[in-house]
Amino acid sequence: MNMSTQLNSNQQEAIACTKGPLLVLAGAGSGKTRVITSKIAQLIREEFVPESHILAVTFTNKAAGEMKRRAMGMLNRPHLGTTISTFHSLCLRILRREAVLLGYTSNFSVCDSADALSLIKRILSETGRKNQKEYAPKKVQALISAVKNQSASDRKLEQLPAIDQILDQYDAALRQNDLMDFDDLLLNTVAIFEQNPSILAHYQSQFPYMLVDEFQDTNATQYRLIRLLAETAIHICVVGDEDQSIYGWRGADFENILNFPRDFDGCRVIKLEKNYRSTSKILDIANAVISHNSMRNPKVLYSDIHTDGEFVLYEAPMPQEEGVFIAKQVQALRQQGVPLNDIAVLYRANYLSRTMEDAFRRRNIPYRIVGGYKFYDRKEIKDILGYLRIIRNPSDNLSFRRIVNVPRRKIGPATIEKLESIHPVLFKSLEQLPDRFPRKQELKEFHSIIESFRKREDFGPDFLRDLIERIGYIEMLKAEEETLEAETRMENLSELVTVVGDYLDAEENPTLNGFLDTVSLLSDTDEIEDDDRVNLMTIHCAKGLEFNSVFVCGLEEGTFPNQRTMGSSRELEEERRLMYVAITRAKQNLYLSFSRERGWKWDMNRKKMSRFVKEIPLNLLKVNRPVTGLSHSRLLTAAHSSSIQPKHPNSDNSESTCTIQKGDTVMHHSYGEGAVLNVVNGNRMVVKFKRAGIKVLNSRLVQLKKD
DNA sequence: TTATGACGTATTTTT
DNA sequence: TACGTCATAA
Ligand SMILES: Nc1ncnc2c1ncn2[C@@H]1O[C@H](COP(=O)(O)OP(=O)(O)OP(=O)(O)O)[C@@H](O)[C@H]1O
Repeated sequence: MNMSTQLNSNQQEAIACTKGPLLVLAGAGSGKTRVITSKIAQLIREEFVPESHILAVTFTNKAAGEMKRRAMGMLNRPHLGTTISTFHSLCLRILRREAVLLGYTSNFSVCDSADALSLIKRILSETGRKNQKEYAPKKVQALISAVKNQSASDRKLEQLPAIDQILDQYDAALRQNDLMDFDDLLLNTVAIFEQNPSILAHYQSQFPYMLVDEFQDTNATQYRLIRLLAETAIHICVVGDEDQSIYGWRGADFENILNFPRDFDGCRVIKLEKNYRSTSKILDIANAVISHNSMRNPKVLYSDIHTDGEFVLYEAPMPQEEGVFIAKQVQALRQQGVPLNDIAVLYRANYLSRTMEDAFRRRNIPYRIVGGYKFYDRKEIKDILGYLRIIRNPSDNLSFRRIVNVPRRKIGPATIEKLESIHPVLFKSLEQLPDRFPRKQELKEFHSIIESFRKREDFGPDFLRDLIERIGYIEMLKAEEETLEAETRMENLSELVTVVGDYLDAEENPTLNGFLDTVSLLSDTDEIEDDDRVNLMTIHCAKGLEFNSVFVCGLEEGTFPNQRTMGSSRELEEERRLMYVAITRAKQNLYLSFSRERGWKWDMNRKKMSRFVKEIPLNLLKVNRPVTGLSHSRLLTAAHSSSIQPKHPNSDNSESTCTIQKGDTVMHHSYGEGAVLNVVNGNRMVVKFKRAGIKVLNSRLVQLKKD
């Protein structure tokens, strides 16, 4: 047995258990994923289970791909008929066959979050809620999802009483457009199963063996789906760790772990307590942090790896210095022979990657951003996909609105509104245009382009090339962008053509539907990148991964934990779990860093060190400071050597950002003269202008008028 | 009615 | 920086 297939006795026990329900409960790096992978191989090889009878559910497409690759490696097979996928891809596959039962066509499309958001914006403005702050589109979108999954808190429902009405309109619009959002994929599958016992039975018998990874991050709907599918299963195995539950904000509920033994009779519970990933010192740090959570069951996690490593805490005066520190450390690690691939820089939010990128670029250190801004989010890609979607599904008003005037056809909002009154399905209205109608020529031309491609049965690279050619997209790019920008966009389009080619090669019977499905769920960059680069990603993105050396940056109060989570202990504990996940990605070296100031170039704010760092006993970390920052380093030393925080009464921001006070008279370039009524946070102020009335604005926009 | 440019504001995490 | 909104020009 080689290293990559070794199993300890608890793991072996978990794998040997192939009947009935099984819950594997274990901390980070204890080999849960390995248990699932080995179990797939074991079932096929030793128990002669037909490979198609196994269903394994993972959290991301990337994880699914990786698991499949490993299982094929263990079985020494070039192909594997086992379904290994995310809940969403699984449901989409089922719905393509069954959704007609719910009144969708078999060509329904999946609406991504951006499309859904634009629909929500339209509904909000149609109902006159456009500029109401409590109905911020993103908030509404999150709440819609929560309501659909029955995980909305009463407090939030009360805050937005109109949510029911908005939700009705939203769902009605999706239905009319033959669209499903991400939640619908799961909900509609559950609905079909609940309403059609024979269909449920069919899928139950197709998957008598069910395995679920990252179980702590399943939401109520996913759990229902598991219960339905596993009702008659020979074996259902779920693995998870409540300390790694980091998707509560999306409706995930780690209580599912506690409910599982109750809901599945005769459930066995196996715990794995040995960590194979990290040194014992890293686990000490991780445990110190997570032990501050109250909503958890304490558990044992130990490591036999007692080798040394570096555990550094770095205080930077500014984000740029933080970047420089990380870049320098990376270079040092590289000197020591650590591959860049085995190094990760983790952060709470995507925007924090900017300063890191700068630092790496300046020093010519190769890096890659995992997740973040996606290929399929680019304008040109979404435009072309919009065409493909309207070709496949003419009811898709969202895509219609997106592309009907791209490239410019002089068809604006006013014309679209007229179309709407002819037929609620915009594309259909093109077939019923009255004799006199604005832009009739352009509309008919657009219609005939779409129709001509709908008739073609030869979806593939040439189809796509013809489409791009026919709509004049390249000319549009050349005409309206500077050449450099146009250049990259054109490269992206030819990349898309290549993607279609790859899809055609990989698929046995390729269809436009199939391609769009793959694309709409494939959010992470799935390409196997094997060139040696430092990995930059959010902590959420790093779940399930491991690296020799891990940097966690932006460890300030308000950044991590994020400001918005600091009001609720539930959310704060989720932030702490996120910190736990971050720390436990490291095998050997761990570098924590924060900056004493954070913000935008023009709006920097003083920050305190994150409480999560304070929760680590000082003797576990080596504290570093930049030479230039010495004069300002009281914060860190004081924070760590005693519990007393040195107070910086407003002197912090007032001197650097704002010399204007309440009562001053100020000038604004367009509002004119006004009196300052109030100053908030040192940089935002309420001003009563003589002509323009009361405004709230940033202090940098006004000048102090000397009396 | 559409296109364009100035100006304001806002950044959590993702299937 | 980047995006959406608003006012104005064509
Ligand atoms: N019995 C074992 N012997 C040696 N190495 C092991 C063993 N089991 C697992 N490992 C290794 O330990 C590391 C962590 O395993 P794995 O990713 O399966 O853990 P996990 O519990 O899924 O982690 P996480 O909860 O962080 O996702 C991997 O590098 C894996 O190869």
